[in-house]
Amino acid sequence: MSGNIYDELKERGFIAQVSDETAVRKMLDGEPITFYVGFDSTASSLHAGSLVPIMAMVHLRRAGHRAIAVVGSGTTMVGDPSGKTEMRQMLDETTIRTQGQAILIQFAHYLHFDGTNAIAVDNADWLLPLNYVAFLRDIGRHFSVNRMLAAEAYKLRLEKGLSFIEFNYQLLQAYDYLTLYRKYGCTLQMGGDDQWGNILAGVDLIRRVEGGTAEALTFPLLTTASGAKMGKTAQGAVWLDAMLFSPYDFYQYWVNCDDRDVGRFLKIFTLLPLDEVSRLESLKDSEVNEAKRILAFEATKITHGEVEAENARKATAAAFGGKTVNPDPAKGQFGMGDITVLPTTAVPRARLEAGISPAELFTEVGLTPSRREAKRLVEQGGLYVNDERIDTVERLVTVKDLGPDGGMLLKAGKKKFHRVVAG
RNA sequence: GGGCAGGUUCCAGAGUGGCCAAAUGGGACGGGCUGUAAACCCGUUGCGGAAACGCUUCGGAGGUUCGAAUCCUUCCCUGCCCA
Repeated sequence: MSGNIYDELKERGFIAQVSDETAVRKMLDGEPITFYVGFDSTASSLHAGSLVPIMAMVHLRRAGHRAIAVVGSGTTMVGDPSGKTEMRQMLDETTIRTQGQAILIQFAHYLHFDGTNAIAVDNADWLLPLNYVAFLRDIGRHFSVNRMLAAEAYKLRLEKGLSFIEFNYQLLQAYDYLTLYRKYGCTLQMGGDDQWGNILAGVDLIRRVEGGTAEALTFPLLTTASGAKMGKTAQGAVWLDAMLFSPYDFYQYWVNCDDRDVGRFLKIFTLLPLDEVSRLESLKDSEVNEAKRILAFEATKITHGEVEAENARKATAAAFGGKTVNPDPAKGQFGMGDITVLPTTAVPRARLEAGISPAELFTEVGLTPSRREAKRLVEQGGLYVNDERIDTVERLVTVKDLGPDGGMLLKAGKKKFHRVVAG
């Protein structure tokens, strides 16, 4: 694959648009270049959607190119209106900076920042000290309002309202690119496809100000086959931070993906070789579950490490039953799972002896959001203790439900599990 | 700054003094069928309560009324037109 990284990215589905395909292919397949990707600091953690650029960076880094990860504390203070229906809530500087730092720390899981081949910077460092009038004269004059207003990315906002602060966002991102071009010789910026306009603005700016050539590459904005945004669940984002979204849930997110998404996801979210991916992709019917398990394991391994991935795999095997007698790990089959690695809560023995109402217990361990909801689920037959359906809200959960291993398995619906032990 | 139209439950969007915890659609959730998939069918979808029933919600704060999402005052916010 060496010397052919551009085509590998393309084949894996990382490329939506490129400024000049021939030029970019030549750049990436030749001597090391410097590229950058920017990330918002709107939250203290990245989420599954950010994995697309992260994985692309990993691929390019492996191919020997120099990576710059830019945390956009400066730009986040302004807010990007591209493709958004409304203005984001304004965050204060301290919050944004703190979140930016958290993101950089998280980033170190994927790229080793040695300061030479992989660099982490925050654009607040050069954006915040800018002088307004000087900036308008040096940078602002290169931007055409007419052209900006015509951009597809602002169309929605021209109907619903666009504030001046947001209108400036593109200039700042373009200035970022110019800064990195000057300071590090950065000649490729990558980002989500919604960033196309912003990235091109930087390419233009570099040409106008420096007479230099720089390129743009965007990743497709992935949606699931059912049309949902990648990395979002009904409960919220699929965070990469284990504290916000457990490795077990992360693993589940991938196992639960739509059949139609498995191939695409394997190519983008794992580092498995393409021939292995095409083998997994060709699996039919229930066999695709094998591919999903591998996808889930590999993706979890990259973000949370092998130990956590293994635990999530075991917990899953326990919860969903190990039906395979002679497991073959090479096929994504594993033996009986280890139930103790499921999320567990200890409940005082005395309370279990007295008996706890299911509504109270399920809500306490977080399987249901409220007692009211738990009761509703009981009425609908959606709550189980040790795989036995609870058919009345008066059925108390007691010490008798504890199994030989000293624990019991609570289940809400078919997929949400929680273990309870006496403690 | 002036004129007009708006701010309703996760979203869209009805409701315009009691029949409103609030129509309808989407989403989500549960059950059935399955393969922890899709499609489809049925049901649920503010909180507390075993239940009876109670409590909190319709941009914020006050007020009128036996009773307000609905009327009044004021404030905040958004869009459109004019400047």
